[in-house]
Amino acid sequence: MSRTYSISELASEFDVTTRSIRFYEDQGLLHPTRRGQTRIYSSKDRVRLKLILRGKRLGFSLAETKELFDLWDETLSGSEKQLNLMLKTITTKRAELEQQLNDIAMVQLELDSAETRCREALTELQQKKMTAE
Amino acid sequence: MSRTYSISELASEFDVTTRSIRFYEDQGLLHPTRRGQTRIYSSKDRVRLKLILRGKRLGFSLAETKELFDLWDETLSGSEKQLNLMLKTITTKRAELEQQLNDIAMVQLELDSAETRCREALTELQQKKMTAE
DNA sequence: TCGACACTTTACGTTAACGTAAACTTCATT
DNA sequence: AATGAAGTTTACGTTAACGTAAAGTGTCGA
Repeated sequence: MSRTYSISELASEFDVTTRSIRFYEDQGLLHPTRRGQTRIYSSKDRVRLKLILRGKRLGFSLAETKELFDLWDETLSGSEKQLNLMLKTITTKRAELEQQLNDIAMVQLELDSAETRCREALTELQQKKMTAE
Repeated sequence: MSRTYSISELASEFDVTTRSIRFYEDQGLLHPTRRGQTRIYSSKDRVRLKLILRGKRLGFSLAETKELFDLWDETLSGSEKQLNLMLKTITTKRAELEQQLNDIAMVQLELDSAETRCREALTELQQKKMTAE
């Protein structure tokens, strides 16, 4: 029996509100067990939450992430059709990630040239200061 | 004089609606010139639109992108304070991109293992088919 | 000159992802 | 027994990023 977590433990660990965590459950992304009314989160739930937040940082909607979760769950007991659908989805997601890698590379280049430009402007200002004295 | 673009040209090139492009203008991200009422977009406007969409794919809000644009514009005639603020912002954005690179790498690993798992399940199904015949 | 088509403004509607307030219940301490 | 901390449900509010409908303008080819 691996350890469990309370809602506020997870909330503070990942720096989200308890409201958000409950909302994710409401949307079918998490399924914690209960002791009475109180939610109890397993290590698997924790991993799922981590995946949700990672997806968010990459601009995935909750619905998209849910789709992936559902597909994955179905895959465990999957028919051939399910499995092939999963493979197709994986390919699609991979393409999206490639696109994002490209985007990031471009933005990094832009940041580089922006920084250079800034530094040049700064040294130019320093020059003016010097001549003014 | 480099070439100009109509709103629908840009819309179809980047696969967005004209509504979106006008909305970006409304939010202060684009400033096309006019010929009468009609908007005329320059190459610079086109680049800006490209940057907006790239930002979106990376999960930037329009407000964030606008901040960057504004900072950049101010930088051109920038005081020392402005320039240092710009450099700080650049550093922050760089950190965000690093985080996203990490996220993407993690997700790629997960996709890899997911694919492996799928393929294993598929060959297993094939085995069953064979023995059933 | 007459459509037809691309463009325009105005303005209300919509969806996602929560925030926030209200009004409880449980449980551990004092 | 009472207080306080952490949890719960219910439900209405909010913001971002457009969608969409309505009604008008401009201009070009037949």
